[in-house]
Amino acid sequence: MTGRVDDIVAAARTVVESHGADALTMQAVADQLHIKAPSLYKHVAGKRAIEVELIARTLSEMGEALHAAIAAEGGGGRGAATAALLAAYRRQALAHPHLYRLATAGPLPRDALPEGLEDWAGEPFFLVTGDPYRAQALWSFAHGMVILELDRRFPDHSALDRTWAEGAAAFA
Amino acid sequence: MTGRVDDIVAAARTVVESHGADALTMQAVADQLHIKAPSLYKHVAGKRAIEVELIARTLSEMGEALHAAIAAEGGGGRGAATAALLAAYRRQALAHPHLYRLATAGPLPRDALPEGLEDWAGEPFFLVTGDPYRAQALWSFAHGMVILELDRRFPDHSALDRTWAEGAAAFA
DNA sequence: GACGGCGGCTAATGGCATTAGCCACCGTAG
DNA sequence: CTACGGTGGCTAATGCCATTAGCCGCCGTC
Repeated sequence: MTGRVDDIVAAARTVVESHGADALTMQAVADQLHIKAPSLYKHVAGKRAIEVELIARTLSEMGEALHAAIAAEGGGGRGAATAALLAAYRRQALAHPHLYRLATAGPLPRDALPEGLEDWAGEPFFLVTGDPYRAQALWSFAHGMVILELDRRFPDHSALDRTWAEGAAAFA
Repeated sequence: MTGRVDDIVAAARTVVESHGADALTMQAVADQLHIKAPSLYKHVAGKRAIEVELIARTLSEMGEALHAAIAAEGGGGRGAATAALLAAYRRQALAHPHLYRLATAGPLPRDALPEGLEDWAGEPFFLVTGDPYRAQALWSFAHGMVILELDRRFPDHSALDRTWAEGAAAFA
């Protein structure tokens, strides 16, 4: 009752965090649990269901990190709050790069996600900008920066701290 | 001499543009050409080589669109140039969504790309901002917007035109 | 007129997700 | 205490994918 599903998701998370989303294979997950791959289907509907669970948890953790960041920066004004939010976004994403990629690549499985999770996770951007359009724009900047950094799309030796600062200034 | 490789890349492009990168299968490409999948290996090293060629062409076309956009907007000042660049970026990406995703997802195969292509394609962002950090930040915003739009990550009914305008204003 | 290579082909391999069908174990109802 | 059903393993098999090996016909050239 407790946990086979949780065990599976935890094993999947380990696989993804250590070897990337490409390495997330029913085999790999099963190996972690000293089980054969087909046995997993006694507990989960398929690989996609595991991924969805991972996405939900990643979104949730990201939301927590962002809410915490702006809560901690309560009094500093709009510019400071924006900077704090962006810093937290980057830190959280870079702390779990493979999970971040998994959670943000491709369409969201909205039906399968806890009600309200998506809005809640994005809320800090609205709280910091006070405007829905500005919030989306700021989020786009943050996501673009993170994903391009993770994928090493920026030229080597790029001083990304300065680029982040440039963006924060533009939106502050 | 001319063409089998070009035929293959063209077939691959057709597959990707009409059914997405996931549908890019050696089978699917071979079918287009009325040959069997293994025959493709007489001409290309493998699937990845086809993808790389597609990526190079997509980058090149994107570069052309962006350079053309700022050339056409020569005299309008920084803000107008930024707006024109962003509009061209969005238009080009949305015109070939699957190719855009393919070309921007994951690490760039830099070794396999024509020398200088990457810099040239990104140059318009520098021309418009006059600053390398600002250029990277603006590019991140544009890429974030496009990829989130393509992946339908924004809530439905989002007025994305306004979000783009918000970003353009922030960076202008 | 033989010959070599280009560009097809079929067969096979190995990785992957998933399904079907088997069975041991264990707790519970009788 | 025993029979029974469900839970959670297992093996075998399917079908899709990339890729490799090895065969051969055709065509141009010497």
